[in-house]
Amino acid sequence: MSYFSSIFANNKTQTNNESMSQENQNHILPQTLIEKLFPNKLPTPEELNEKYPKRELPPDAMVTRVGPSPTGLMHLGGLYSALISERFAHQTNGVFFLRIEDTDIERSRAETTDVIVKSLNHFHIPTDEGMTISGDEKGKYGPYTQSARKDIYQGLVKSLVEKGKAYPCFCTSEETKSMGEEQVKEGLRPGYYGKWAKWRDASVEEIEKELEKNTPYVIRFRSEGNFENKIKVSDLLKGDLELSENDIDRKILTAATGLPTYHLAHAVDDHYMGTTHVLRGDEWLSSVPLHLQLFEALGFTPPRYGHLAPIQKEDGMNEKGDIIKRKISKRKDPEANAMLYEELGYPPRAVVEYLLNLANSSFEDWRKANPDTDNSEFQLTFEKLSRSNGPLFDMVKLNDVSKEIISRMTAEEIYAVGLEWAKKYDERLALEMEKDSSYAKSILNIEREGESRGRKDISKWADLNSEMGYFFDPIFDEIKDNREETLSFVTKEDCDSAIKSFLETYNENDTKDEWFAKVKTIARDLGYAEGAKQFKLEPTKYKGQVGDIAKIFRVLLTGKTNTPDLHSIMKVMGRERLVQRINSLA
RNA sequence: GGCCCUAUCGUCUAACGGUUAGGACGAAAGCUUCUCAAGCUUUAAAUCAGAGUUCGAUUCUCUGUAGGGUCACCA
Repeated sequence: MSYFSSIFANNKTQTNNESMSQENQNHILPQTLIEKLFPNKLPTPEELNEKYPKRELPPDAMVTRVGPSPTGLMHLGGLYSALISERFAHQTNGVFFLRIEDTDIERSRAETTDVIVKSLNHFHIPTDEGMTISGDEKGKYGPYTQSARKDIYQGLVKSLVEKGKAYPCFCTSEETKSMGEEQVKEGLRPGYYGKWAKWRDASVEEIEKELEKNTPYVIRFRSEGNFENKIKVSDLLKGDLELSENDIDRKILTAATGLPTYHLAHAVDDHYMGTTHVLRGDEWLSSVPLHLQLFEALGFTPPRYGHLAPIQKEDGMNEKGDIIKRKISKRKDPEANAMLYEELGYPPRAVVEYLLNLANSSFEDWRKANPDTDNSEFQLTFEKLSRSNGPLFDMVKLNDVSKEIISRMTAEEIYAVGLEWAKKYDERLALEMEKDSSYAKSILNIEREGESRGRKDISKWADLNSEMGYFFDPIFDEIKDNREETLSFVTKEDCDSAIKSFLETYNENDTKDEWFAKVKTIARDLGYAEGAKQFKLEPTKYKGQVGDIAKIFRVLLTGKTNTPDLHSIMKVMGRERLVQRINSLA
């Protein structure tokens, strides 16, 4: 049984539809009244069919889309479903497009559309159709912004009214709201249905009367569903489900703005734009029965649906110690904003690979087996797509993914990308990096070139300052006065004498072994153990161990107690800077 | 409240009805000619509870519990 037929196979539903259709006949409004509701010239469904022909694609190609609202930021969850949709489309030689869903004109800010476009661009999620970075649209199924499709929606809503499948409703929002509260108080299911659907069967006269008074109204869908009936729905991620039919006469159009609600816009757009697979947040799952009704009423074939669990975050615990999860929210959680990761300087690939890992946990194994393959080669599957009720966002894991990626980059690459980031978010560091680019590159090359992979201490470019900043004199100057205190673990005499011997014997051409032998000699001469083991065996015999002597130089040169290999650092700094820093101890 | 979804280490997750319940992140311990970051070697860590079906249940069924979603003139 096909997906579509299974939905409507239920006998009971069938009978209902027939009897309801008759009911619809009785409720078709006179054409003169319909013209009053829709006075403008509108496209008919037939005209639209001609304008937006079926896409010519291989049979198994998927057409997917992402439909964010332009509210000022790109939500991480939106990025997640965009990424998944894009991968499925391109994995099957299909089409992925961007549609701006701005039917809520109160909340939408047109100028923020480019935040969305830039985000998709930043994370390398290529769109085939829709708004581009230059601000133009591409693709033949546009316009791709819903507010520009007003006439299309109105044309179809008009056709629904003409078929008796939609009607005007003059209730105010306050009225519907208090009606809902009353229903809840009475223990009833809230909603505009049954006897609560005041305007469903209103007479022509009543409607005319309100229209004359210029009462604001909306158009509602006349649902023929029965809540007691179940329909079978096959979801790509959640499997086969049984959902109650929708019996609520949902609003599909606001007459005042002329714009539709999500539901109608979804049905209309995804039909005419040829979407085959709708992947969206699972908060839409319970609207599926309505959407299927809408598709049927409009005479469209519905797409396949896949409902993704939202990315969540931990939000405290209950008395029993269960973790309370909640969806990451734009308002409360900075990590919900996809562009935060740009600001912090995570490589876009890191975020993408973290999200791919949430989508298909087998990605991790694939990445291990194919460390150098572009992640677009990874084949996403619906079967593996998480069916959990929403993974918790894990910044620590993201850091690990990111460190791994950066550890495989060359110093040259890190320099280029890191500098670009610093120019935007850390100007002082950028200045230093540019002043002496070869110095900066050799810093970044410490313990990198020639190793199977580089140091794993940078997870994002915001770490760059603490990891390399001290190499640059102006930045070092700000921390150098702390050195004295840090050096208080040795006596002044030992410190001075270590410095003295060091300066006498240091040769920048020494190999690492030669250099370290000299450090050991200094240690021994001052009464420190040459090795940590030795010291551990007879701690009373020594003042300390060779590590303490190395620490003196480390602190003098870098102002820090933890740094990469000292020998490499000295080589990169050069003799002149080294001597200067050692002598600058107050 | 109605309806729907979900339940495996702290987290993300694997396991045709038969595994010693596996991996990754994180944690802990040890190793490493200097401190880190790594790397390597170990360790701790889970099937929500209770019934049922079955020779055998993490897996199937039911009940309970917990969490999530939805029930807008938001998407």
